[in-house]
Amino acid sequence: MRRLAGDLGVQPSALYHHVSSRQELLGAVADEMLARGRRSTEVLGWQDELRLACVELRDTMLRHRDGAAVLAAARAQGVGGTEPVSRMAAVLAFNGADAELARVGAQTLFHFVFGHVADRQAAGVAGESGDADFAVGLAIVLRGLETRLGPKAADKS
Amino acid sequence: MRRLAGDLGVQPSALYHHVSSRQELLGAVADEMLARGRRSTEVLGWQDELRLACVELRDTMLRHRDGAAVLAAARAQGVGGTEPVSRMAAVLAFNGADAELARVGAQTLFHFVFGHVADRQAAGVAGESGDADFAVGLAIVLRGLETRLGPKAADKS
DNA sequence: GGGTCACCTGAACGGTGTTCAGGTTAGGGT
DNA sequence: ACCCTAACCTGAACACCGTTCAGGTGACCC
Repeated sequence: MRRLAGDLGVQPSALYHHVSSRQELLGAVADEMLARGRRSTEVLGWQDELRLACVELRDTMLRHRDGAAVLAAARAQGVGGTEPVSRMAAVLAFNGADAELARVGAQTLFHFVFGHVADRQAAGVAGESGDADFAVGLAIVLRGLETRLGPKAADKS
Repeated sequence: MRRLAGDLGVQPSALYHHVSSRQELLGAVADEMLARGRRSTEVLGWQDELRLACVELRDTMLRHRDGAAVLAAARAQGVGGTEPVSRMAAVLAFNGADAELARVGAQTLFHFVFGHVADRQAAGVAGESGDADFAVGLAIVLRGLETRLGPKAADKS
């Protein structure tokens, strides 16, 4: 807060005229992060579509300091950051998952991505170390989801 | 720190004679949490064994305030909390996974569990709401792992 | 011209982790 | 018996943090 105010050439208390709390601000920041990280939504097989969404989410988190914590906190408190999960749930629902599986599946993917990036960022290492692990882990989860969607959906991929 | 010192009937600065920083303390706290949460290690099929490890880890995290954050931070900074992941990796390695799959698979499970609990605890809700989602998500990841272990291991379960 | 509203200041409050110089006390070596 | 070392602790301070609040300033509208 104090640093942001300083960068804006303003007293810290002035911020509270535009935002009611730090959390609300971070919620807006989370939405902005997601908006800037959004790429084209091509229509692919559901697996590739989910994989793309997760990679995009991971990159968005990695691009900003403490990105994972910011996004997850905003989402958990319902102050923003819900878009990627609901999008993944939509993809699942569109490909033969019932409502609950879509919800839980999307949540599971988010939890994996968040856990992965949070781990990386907490360790303080930058760079692309761990990208391969991410791909493998993601493939594992997607594979698990595959067995939950009827063989009809599996054929479509 | 101040609160802990108060509970001990001591000045906050006295703590730094036993611990070099708050982070180191939290690392020790993480190890203590894990030690207290450890249950009997029965030998089951690898899936049940991993499931048990994950449920145990989840319960340990849930049992303490900010348990997920404490454990993950300690682990990420190499100051404790490594035991569950290495145990899961060992289970995987013992059941036909090569070294890398064991490592990444265990990490993936941890990231899922951590993401799940962190999400729950950040939302501030207590109770057992979300246990079903956890079970489903965990089953998805385990299913994904199953396809990566040769059919030989799949038969053993 | 007066009133309202958006915007900002400046000071303060209560909180945090951490440092540091100095004091006390117990135990071991000579 | 003496000193010395080491463990342990105090008390004060430092530099930060998010947040509140009374008050000031300017523009815009009736």
